[in-house]
Amino acid sequence: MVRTPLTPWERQRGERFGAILRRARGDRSMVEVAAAAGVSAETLRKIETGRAPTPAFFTVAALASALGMSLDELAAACASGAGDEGRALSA
Amino acid sequence: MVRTPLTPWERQRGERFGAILRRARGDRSMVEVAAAAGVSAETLRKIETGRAPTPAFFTVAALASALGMSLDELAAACASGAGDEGRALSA
DNA sequence: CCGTGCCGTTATATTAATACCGGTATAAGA
DNA sequence: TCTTATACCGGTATTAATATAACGGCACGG
Repeated sequence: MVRTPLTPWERQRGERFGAILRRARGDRSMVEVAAAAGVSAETLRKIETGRAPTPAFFTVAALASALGMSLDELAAACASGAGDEGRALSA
Repeated sequence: MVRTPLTPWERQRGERFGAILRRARGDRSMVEVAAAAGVSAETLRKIETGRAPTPAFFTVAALASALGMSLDELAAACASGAGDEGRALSA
């Protein structure tokens, strides 16, 4: 009953996700993008650094809108590259 | 202070969001779609009924994939119908 | 009539997301 | 040098997401 703790694979996915957002942000400041998306700068920072590996959907949607990105390409980008190889061994 | 409670507007958005997913599910069962997406049926139910108004991004991505929907159109669909006031997203 | 199974719901438990605060470091500018 | 702005980090507080478990409804078959 218990909200399974995030797996290492999920955390790595979060890191890739954050890296993608950081690249997309370019030279714009965190506070500017965060304000444009309507989220706090701390939240954006945690997402970018991978410390919030599974952010809320609408948070991501707002950030993608502020960054001019497609949600589908965003999901595809962080899924590719680790979708199947990193989580094979669990036992 | 911390983690601002969800506004009524956000909850209504969650209800619209869930209704869209429920329509997209059609006559398929909750358990089937949830299993296809890799989430628990209870989670899908809460999202569909609006009791989980701000689901995680990757949860939504998995559900959209299982339902054959685009994330962008999904976000746009639940934004339309309430996006009349200049409203910054949060949470 | 009574199990058996499936589905949706309700209740509970635990983790994680979000926000705020203070502090540190670095670089640019007055 | 001092100030300012940005980014990063740690901790704390509170709410919400998610999973598990238990509950009732509804079919079907014995």
